[in-house]
Amino acid sequence: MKQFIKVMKALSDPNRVKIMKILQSRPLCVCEIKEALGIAQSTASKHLKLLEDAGLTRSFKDGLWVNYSLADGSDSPYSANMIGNLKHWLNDENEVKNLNQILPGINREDIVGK
Amino acid sequence: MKQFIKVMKALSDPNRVKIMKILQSRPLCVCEIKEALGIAQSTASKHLKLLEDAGLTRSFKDGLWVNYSLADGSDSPYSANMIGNLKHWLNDENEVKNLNQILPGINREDIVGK
DNA sequence: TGTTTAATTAGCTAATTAACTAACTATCAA
DNA sequence: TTGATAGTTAGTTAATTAGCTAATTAAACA
Repeated sequence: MKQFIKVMKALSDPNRVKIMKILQSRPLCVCEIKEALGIAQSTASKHLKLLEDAGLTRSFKDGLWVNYSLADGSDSPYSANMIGNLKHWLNDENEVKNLNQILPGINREDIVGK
Repeated sequence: MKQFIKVMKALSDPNRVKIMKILQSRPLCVCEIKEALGIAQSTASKHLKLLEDAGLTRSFKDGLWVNYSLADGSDSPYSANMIGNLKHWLNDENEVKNLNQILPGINREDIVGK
């Protein structure tokens, strides 16, 4: 039950759902995610931790950067199901379409200062 | 997006998930649900309102009673998916097994007083 | 070694939420 | 039409959470 609740809670915040949607395009570092969503970096980091705890994303360090990507769903049937369904869900939402539009222009190299 | 978030939020509380699980056995009135979960009637009523708003349950009045049952999923693909998957998910959980065990002994006629 | 940069953690605030009791509404039956 | 019963709504409280800024950690490099 706990694992199921974790997945539902993780996906009941719009910003976390948006993170799931942009990670469908490509792996992203925290600073690219904060940039795309327009939130503080620490906030993005917290959201990512929650998603990872729910088995929805995974991360690996690359020097100074931490790259986040979608998990493979091996964590639980609940995460597997949601990762899969979210690939075709919500694509028509304006919030999601806008994100997909700006995403190609967002690059870790271009994100200067803080 | 809003509709999706509603469904996720509705299912991110253990008591509401339990309600979904016991409604798989049969339609229930509010007093039977509060009895099964051991919560105040007003609390059960609020949970049921939330589930219904998310398109996960529906209700109809029968005299003094209000019967709640699972929705048919026509509300959204998200509710449809969750209603369907919850039928085979969580059946091995002790919390759910216990509920299924006591449920046959819970009857609106036997629930005296408040 | 010390500085810069990316991410995380700590600490705070405002908003949301789950629980309860109490008050109210609605239906049925004396 | 009065009383009893089922459910909902109002109001309160304690806990959780999403957001921020500031402080800390960790890696790369001058």
